[in-house]
Amino acid sequence: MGIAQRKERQKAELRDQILTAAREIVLTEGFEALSMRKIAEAIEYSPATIYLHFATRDEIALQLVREGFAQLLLAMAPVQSIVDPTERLMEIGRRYIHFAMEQPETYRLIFMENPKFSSEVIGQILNNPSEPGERAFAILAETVGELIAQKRFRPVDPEQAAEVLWAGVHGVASLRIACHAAGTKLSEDMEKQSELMLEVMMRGLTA
Amino acid sequence: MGIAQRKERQKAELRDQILTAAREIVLTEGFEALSMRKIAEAIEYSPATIYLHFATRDEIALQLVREGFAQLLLAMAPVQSIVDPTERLMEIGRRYIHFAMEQPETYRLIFMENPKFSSEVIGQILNNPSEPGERAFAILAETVGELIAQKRFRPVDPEQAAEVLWAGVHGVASLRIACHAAGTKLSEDMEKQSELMLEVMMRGLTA
DNA sequence: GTCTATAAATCGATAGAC
DNA sequence: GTCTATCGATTTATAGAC
Repeated sequence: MGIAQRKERQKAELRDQILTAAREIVLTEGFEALSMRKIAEAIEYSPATIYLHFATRDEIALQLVREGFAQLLLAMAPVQSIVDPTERLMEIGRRYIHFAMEQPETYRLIFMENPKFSSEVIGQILNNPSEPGERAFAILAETVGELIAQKRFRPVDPEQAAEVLWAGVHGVASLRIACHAAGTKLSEDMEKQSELMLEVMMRGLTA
Repeated sequence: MGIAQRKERQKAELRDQILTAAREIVLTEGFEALSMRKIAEAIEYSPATIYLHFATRDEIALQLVREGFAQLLLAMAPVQSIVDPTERLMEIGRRYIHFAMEQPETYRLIFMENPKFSSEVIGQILNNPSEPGERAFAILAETVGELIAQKRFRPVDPEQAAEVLWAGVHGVASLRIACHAAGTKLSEDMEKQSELMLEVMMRGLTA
C-alpha cells in the first residue's frame, strides 16, 4: 500500500503548506488580511484546492490560533525541570512575557485578535486534559499550591492565585503590545517592567 | 449670522449621528462589521454624505476609540475626591475593572481591536497634557508617589509602579474578555478575582 | 448638501470540466 | 486532485446631476 501512503503524505504536506502560508500572511499583514485567495497565490494553487483541505476560512484561522497557543505552551515547558517552586514560578512568568515580546503577532493572534477563535481555543485547551501542553495552567496552580504547603505563600485559593499571576504577566505583555509604537514613555524597559511585576506579585502572595 | 450658526449646528448634529450609529454598530456587531454603508443606512442618508464629515472610514474608527478612552477616563474621575491614597488606589483599580466588565466591547475597542488605532490614541492621550482626562495616569503615579513619601510603599519608581498597577488591572480585564464564553472555570467570580489582584499588588508594593 | 450611479476592487464559496 | 470560470455579495470611495 505504498501508493496510498504517498498520497496521504502528499495531502498532509499540502495542508501544512496552506497553514504555513496562512501563518506568514497573518504575521506580516495582520489577521484581517488573511484570505483564501492570498493563501492560494502563496502556495501556487487555485483557491478551490484549499477547500479540499479546509471547509472554510475560519477553520484555517482557528488552526492558526491553536498552533500559536501550542507554541506558547511549548516555550514554557522547560520550567518543569526547576525544583524550587519560587524559582519555577518566576521562570514561568519570565518565559511567558519573553514569548509575547519575541512573537507579538502570535501572541496578539491568540489573545487579542478575534474573540470567537480566542475563546474557543482557550476553552478547548483549558478544559481538555488530553491537550498537548494542557498542563501549563495546572503546573502554575500546583506550584502555587506547593508554596502554600511550604508556608511560603499565604493560604489563598491556588487556582485563583494562579489566575491572578497569569493576568499579571498577560497584562504586562498585552498592554505593551497595545501601546507599541505609541511613542509613549511607557515600558521603555520591558525587562525591568516584567521583573517589577513578578516581584510585586511574589511579594504580595508571600506569607 | 443666525443662519450660518444654524447650518453649523446642523452639520455638527449629523456628525454626531454618524458617530452614534458607528458606535452602535461596533458595540453590537463588532469592529470589523463597521462599514460606511451600514452607517449610512442607520442614519438614513446616502453613503456619499458621510464623506462630507469624515474623509475615510478609519477616521470614524479612530474617533470612536478616542471617545471610548475618554469614557474610561471619565468613569474614573470620581477617585480624585478620595483623600486616603491607599483607598484612592484601590478605587482606581476597582473602577477600571468595573468599566471593562460593564462595557467589554468598548474596552476591547480601545485596547484589543486594532493596533493602529489603539497605539495612536493611547499615544496622543498619554503624551498630551491638554487632553481631557489626560491626568489619569499622572494621578495614578502621584498616588503611588504619595504612598512612597509616607513610607507606606517601598521606594520604587512611581511611574514604573503605576504602570505595573495598570498592567495588573488591564490583565484581569482583558484576560476575562479574551476568555469570555470559553466555557472555562476561569474567573467565574470577577469580583473576587479583581480584589485578589488588587490586594496582591498592594501588598507587593507595601513597605 | 444630498443624491444616484458607478467604478474598481476584494471576498468566500461552488459547479463542473478534465 | 486540480483547474477554470463564475456567482453573488461585499467593500471604499468618487463623479456628477440636482
